[in-house]
Amino acid sequence: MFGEHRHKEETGIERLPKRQRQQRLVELIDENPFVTDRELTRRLKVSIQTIRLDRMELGIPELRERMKLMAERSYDQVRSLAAEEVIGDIIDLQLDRSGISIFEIREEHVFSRTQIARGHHIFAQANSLAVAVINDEIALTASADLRFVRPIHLGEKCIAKAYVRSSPGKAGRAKVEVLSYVGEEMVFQGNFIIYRSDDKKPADYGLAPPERQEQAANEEDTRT
Amino acid sequence: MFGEHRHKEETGIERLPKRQRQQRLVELIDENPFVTDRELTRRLKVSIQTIRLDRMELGIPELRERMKLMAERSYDQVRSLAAEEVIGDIIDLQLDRSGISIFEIREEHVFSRTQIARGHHIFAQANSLAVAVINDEIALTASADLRFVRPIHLGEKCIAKAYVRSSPGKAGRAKVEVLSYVGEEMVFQGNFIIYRSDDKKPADYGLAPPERQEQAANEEDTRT
DNA sequence: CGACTTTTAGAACCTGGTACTAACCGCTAG
DNA sequence: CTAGCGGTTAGTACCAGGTTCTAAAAGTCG
Repeated sequence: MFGEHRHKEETGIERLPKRQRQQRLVELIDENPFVTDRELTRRLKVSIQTIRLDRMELGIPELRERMKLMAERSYDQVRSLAAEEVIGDIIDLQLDRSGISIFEIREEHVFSRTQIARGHHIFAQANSLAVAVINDEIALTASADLRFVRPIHLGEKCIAKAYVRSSPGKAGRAKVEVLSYVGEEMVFQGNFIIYRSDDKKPADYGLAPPERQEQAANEEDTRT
Repeated sequence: MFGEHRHKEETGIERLPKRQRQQRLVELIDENPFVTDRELTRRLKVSIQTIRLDRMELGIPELRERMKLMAERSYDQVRSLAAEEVIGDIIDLQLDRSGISIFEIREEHVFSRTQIARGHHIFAQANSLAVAVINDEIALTASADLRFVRPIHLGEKCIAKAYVRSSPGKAGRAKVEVLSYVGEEMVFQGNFIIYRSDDKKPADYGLAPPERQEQAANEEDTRT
């Protein structure tokens, strides 16, 4: 029972027990999703039927299906890029009062050298939330004041909490404070001034002097 | 000769002349890249051979090849998403002095309702440039002060100009001012404080108190 | 009419599989 | 010893969605 494993061990990369082989299979496939069963037989030194049985058991679709899924995913990603209205998942929202969003730092958000999140992603989460929390037709960031308290690393979950500081529905501007945490630790702080439409026109937005506003309005016309 | 076109016209969507059919084919395929030849025969009312000859002539690969290409594209997009080190195209860069980048506002950058660019994209361009202009191993945004002077609209080209304000290579922090323009008009202004590695350690970064730093350092260890 | 382009048809073949049947190997329990 | 079982392998039929090639029919023009 003990002592002797199965098969010979000396030759090194010989056939693995089922469990390990299947794990290796998963690794190989998501390392290179474009691998065919035939190639896998060479890698794992088992028959093509075994490969296929393994895929069945593991619920891994065939190559073509995998490619189709990837293609579809990337296709409606492009289609719905505009649908990504918000960076981070908003998990709580009390309009004109407060909001919470959660954002996981993934590969694409970090500097590859240091694995530290780029500032603009952290800002994007906070900014999205600050805009979302404002209960208005149009809400635009007018200005902001940011402190990146400590670097945020790959894999960390960043939880942003926004609080509307100014009396709601009043002026054309709202103050929103956003604090972002990883666990207990505050990692980012931002004070936003958000322009809100209210009843006023968007032309009231911004800090530009009057003649600029007209220019802007003109440009808007020529562009639409 | 004249008057009579080819075939009967009365029935409406009848077979088109070759040229137009091929154009329609292109439209149909890039409207829905997942369409099979068989489906196309139904759409265009020609035989499957004609469809295939058309694809040949137009250099359009078969369905499976199309899906594969899409999958591959999306795959190495994911792989090289880290390569998108910078938002906007940097067209001029004098390290530790100044830099210019250009960024065109596209569909995916605007609020669909208003066609106005989301603040964080404008920030991302400025932030990327501010970081890029710093001639250091590691450069991280420590804090920033932003003014969104006027809304930026779909299709506008935003040109960001960064100027390093602090004496270069000196302290652990650099001041960078970024001004963004559409044409002559200033649309955004940001003052960044960028943490730079210099000879110091990244642990020196941030405004967190000492015990926080250890925590951060620990986390870094557990994560690598 | 004959020459030419365009369209259609059909058969053979390809890849990368699925689905199913059958056999074999090594081990163990009765 | 033998039957049973998990795991593996082999082989065949079949499929989608094509390619490649040959050949013929249909429409077009001078």
